[in-house]
Amino acid sequence: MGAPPTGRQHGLAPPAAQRHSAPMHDIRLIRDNPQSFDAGLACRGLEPLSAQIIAADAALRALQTDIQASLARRNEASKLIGQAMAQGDKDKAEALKAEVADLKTALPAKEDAERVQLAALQDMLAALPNLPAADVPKGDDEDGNVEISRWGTPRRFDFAPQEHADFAPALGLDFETAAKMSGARFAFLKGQMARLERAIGQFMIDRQTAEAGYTECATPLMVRDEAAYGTTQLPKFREDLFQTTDGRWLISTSEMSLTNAVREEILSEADLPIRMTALTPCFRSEAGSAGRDTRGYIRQHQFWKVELVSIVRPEDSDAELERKTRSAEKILEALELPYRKMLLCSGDMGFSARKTYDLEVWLPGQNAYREISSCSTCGDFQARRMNSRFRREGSKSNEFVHTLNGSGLAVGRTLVAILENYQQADGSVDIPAALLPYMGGITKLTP
RNA sequence: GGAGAGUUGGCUGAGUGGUCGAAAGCGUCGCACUCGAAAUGCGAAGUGCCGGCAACGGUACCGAGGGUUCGAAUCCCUCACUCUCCUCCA
Repeated sequence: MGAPPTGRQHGLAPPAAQRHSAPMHDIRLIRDNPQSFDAGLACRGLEPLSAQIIAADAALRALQTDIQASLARRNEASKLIGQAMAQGDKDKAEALKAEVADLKTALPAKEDAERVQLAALQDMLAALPNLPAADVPKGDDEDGNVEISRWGTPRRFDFAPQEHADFAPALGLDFETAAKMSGARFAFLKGQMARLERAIGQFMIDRQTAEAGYTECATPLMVRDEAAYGTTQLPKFREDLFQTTDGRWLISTSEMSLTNAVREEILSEADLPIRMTALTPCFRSEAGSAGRDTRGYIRQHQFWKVELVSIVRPEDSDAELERKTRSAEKILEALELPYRKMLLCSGDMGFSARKTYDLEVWLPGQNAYREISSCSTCGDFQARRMNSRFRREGSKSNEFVHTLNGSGLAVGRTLVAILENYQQADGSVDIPAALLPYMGGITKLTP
């Protein structure tokens, strides 16, 4: 017990940043278009960095050139030594050995300098988020998001609708029992409530596999450093994750385990698109959100989610984002939950996203729309980190794939939405018609 | 948990400390033959980085990281992973 939770001491791989030299931004693009790179950063609310990056890159290349010249001479001399030995010219061989020895004494310092410079450049790049797509609205925060559409009409209540946190405990959503054993941000579901949550998950994954063409997957819930790095939970957001005693990370979303299925892979074009879905628990420390949504079931350390991941050719990723978002929308429509579709502005998007739609479900108890799904295209951003490529028909060279992810949907928040939208004056909750086949005869949650 | 065997290019799979970026086969591409295709024959072809307008040259890469050596795919160490057997377990 109590061993420090670092991977190294437990025999796991060293931190991914040390193992992977794959850049997350294409340095050549930055070199060629520094102004547009800085413009992209500005959209993210970041200071221009291209000058600094280009300087670091130039310094690195100067070091590399110097080192390569030394190595070239060493290799040349080594070959000559071999020849001299073969001819029995010992004096010549010894002279050459002395020359190589001189080169070698100078090399380590140069190589150290190169390593330092490379690490500096990579740290700089690894900390930078993906750049927004051209059609992403500019904005600093959620106020800059653009509403694209609304579906459904919020129900008219002939009584004052309550927040789920107020009436759901009577129906089996028990926070106090969970708190006894686990603390805040956990819930203990009982009876009909547990059944309803399970029904929601089953229903959603059935729809995504049967109708939207996603392949059902059951994935590990713990991953290593490299995987967390690949989908960009590392290195920047390590405080958002739970870590096991042997140094692995609990997934905060099955985006981590699904997307990393293609890490280090060279796919053939015929394999694409790959569409995967999984119903898994997700674990989040919620380190940065102390005090927010502390009441109710909206923001938990542990929740179920159906995730939708796509691996596609670059030219297909825009269309795939629309398709994926639609797959999520259909769940809300099937459950007859009113929602709106938001296009996130540059400042509100996640780290790895190029473009994101959020679906926000209507919560009458809160009198507000709340996020229930987030669908993003990451372009090649994650693929670069994972080194996930594909080979086109008849082509010899490999290209990075594009990756997309989205929730279809978050189960816990869907439960909340059903509770609040289907609540009745007597404190009961009707079951949406689409879920009845999954409810084992239960048609209503009753106190 | 214990013992052993492995990790080489798009894939399968050889590989002696220097002539190994690496045999061979498959697959890919080009050409020939063909009305066309198949079969056959001949030929081409790894990736990143650096320099160069380019031709091209240099450098690194044989799981990862160190080490030995004038020189490492090859020898040594550490780690990760895969497989087989034993043990244990839902």
